[in-house]
Amino acid sequence: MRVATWNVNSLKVRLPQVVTWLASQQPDVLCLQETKLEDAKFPVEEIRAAGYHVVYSGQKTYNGVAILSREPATGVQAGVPGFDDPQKRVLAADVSGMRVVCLYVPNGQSIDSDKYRYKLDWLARTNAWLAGELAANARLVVVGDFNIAPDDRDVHDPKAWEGQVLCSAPERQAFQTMLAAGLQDSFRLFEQPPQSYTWWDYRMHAFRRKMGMRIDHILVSGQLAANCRSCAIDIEPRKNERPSDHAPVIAEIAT
DNA sequence: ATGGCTATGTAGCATAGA
Repeated sequence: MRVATWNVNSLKVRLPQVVTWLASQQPDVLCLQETKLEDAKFPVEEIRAAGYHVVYSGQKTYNGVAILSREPATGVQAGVPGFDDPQKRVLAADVSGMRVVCLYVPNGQSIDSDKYRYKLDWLARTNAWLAGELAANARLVVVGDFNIAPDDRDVHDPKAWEGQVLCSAPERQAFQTMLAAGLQDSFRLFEQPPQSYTWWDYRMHAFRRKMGMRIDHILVSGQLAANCRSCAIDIEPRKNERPSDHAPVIAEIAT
């Protein structure tokens, strides 16, 4: 079972790259973030033609999440129950004997902003819900763009980023709360190359200068962690013409 | 150096991303 996540920064622009990537990597599940499409405009036919079922929750211009899967999804849940958030950032579904949660965590802009406060509140509400999902689903995978670099290894210049958004202590604490609830960062179950990142700024030639951050993650419950065989970042799509600023992450879980 | 780049909505720039 191959489970992947990719912030595509507009599925309209990136659809051809997504279809190409599906063909080359053959994931069983691919979670997308920042589709930036209202549901009526989701490219269902193109995804179906690529061999995947899909469920989605989107809006115009901002946010938007989707779960593509070889097997059809059931038990679809959009948003965190009881949290009336107009921003489309959460989608969960049962796929191939797993509970899959696709997250697009708010960016937070800067630590003195309203958006940062929204981010921390959003994380607290989402974590409370995830604890219940974990209790109800021994086979749980939580993936997406977390907009959190868990520790300094995940940041190209930890000094410059110290205390800044994506790296601040409250954000990292929220990430640790997810782990403490019973999830594991699949990427860190394995030896990894130095300077492993999933996002690079479009500006300043950040990608070729390896100025990135690891903010996209695949978290797995204990039962799935025991069967996880690999987790890797695929930087190839970041080299495309008109790339997303994020690279996909893919994990292999034995079934 | 507080910029740099990309996408969207909409028609010359504002907003957002991270």
